[in-house]
Amino acid sequence: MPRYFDGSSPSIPLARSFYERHTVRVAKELLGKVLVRRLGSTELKGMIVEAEAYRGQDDPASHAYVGRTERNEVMFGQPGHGYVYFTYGMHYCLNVTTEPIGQAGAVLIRAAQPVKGIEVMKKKRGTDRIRDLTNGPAKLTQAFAVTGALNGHDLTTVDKLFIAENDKPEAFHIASTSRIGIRAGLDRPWRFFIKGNRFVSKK
DNA sequence: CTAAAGATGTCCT
DNA sequence: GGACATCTTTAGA
Repeated sequence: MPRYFDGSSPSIPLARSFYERHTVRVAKELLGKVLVRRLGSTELKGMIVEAEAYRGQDDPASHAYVGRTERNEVMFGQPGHGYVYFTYGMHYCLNVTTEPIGQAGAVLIRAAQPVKGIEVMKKKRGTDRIRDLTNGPAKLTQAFAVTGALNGHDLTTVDKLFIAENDKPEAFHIASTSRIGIRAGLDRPWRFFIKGNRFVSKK
């Protein structure tokens, strides 16, 4: 059995059933998984190290709290799709949709550890500092060239963007805190990250 | 290292 | 019109 250390082994997208579950559970289980971006012949990979759960009408911090709107439509749709929104006038953030159809839910991918395509990421981010490539939700979308064009994109095929199992998993501990950058719903510890990982956005 | 402030477009009331 | 699931730069310790 060959061993890979450069993230070059083939990747298979996580099945829709992975996403069609309680959002908080999906958020936790996305830690350690590998985000894969395909840009023509270029492939970028990063291990997810931080994620936040956002639910629906029961979650005051969620975009879906107010009910179905044009922007949050994808959150109510089929699980396993990308929900990409634009914020602060200049940044995109990447989420993956969860829960059965009709029930809103999404997990914000906040940070990743670069695995493959690091030189490309440096160029897209305009910095050589590896730690600054993907240690935040908008940095990550910039490094992975994720924009609104990928809103609603199906993540269960190998086209353009998906999430796969980790080829070389290592043991880790999960820590949780309140979600970042929100005003409501601070009582819910729905931000999860890999303890001690250097690519987590904040300590 | 931390803190403060500015940049900037879209959504929703 | 206000808020925003953020990042960068600058100033100072």
